[in-house]
Amino acid sequence: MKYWLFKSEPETFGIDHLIKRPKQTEQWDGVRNYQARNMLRDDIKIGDKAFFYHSNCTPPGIVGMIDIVKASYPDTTAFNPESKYYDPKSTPDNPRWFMVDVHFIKKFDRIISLEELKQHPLLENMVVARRGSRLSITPVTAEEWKTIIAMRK
DNA sequence: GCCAACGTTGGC
DNA sequence: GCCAACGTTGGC
Repeated sequence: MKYWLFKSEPETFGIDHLIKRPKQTEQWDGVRNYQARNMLRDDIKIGDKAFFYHSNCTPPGIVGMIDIVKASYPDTTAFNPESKYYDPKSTPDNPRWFMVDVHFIKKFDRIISLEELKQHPLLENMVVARRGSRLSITPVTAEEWKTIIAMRK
């Protein structure tokens, strides 16, 4: 099993939105970056766990935990001209973008802020904490996962 | 709202 | 295939 970090803007789709979804499950759609796409398509499997990270807010940070309940399948928002994620170059026969289904596990009692992540000696190489890190999906090592779990109270 | 960092596009 | 111009992300 692998660990990940999924970024989302709380105004658009935050952890509270996920909690209210049927079965507390939602498609993680709209990823339009090739590096993130490759991870979604090739590496992220059922049973993997991820931190839910709120970006573009004050403060940015980790707010909870999710797991993957359905592995890679074509992102159907790319086929829909009405969608803001529409991409005419992605077709059902030759899909360019992929998504997974994520399921709520828990919301932490507090936000573990980006600043805190950056300050922790065991997390200094964590991808999301690196300068200029813009990837919406990043890998998390088992050690980083354990460290962050221990910080949450 | 600014802007650094980074990804993508397209002319050549 | 290079790289300048442009667009986006997201912390601050």
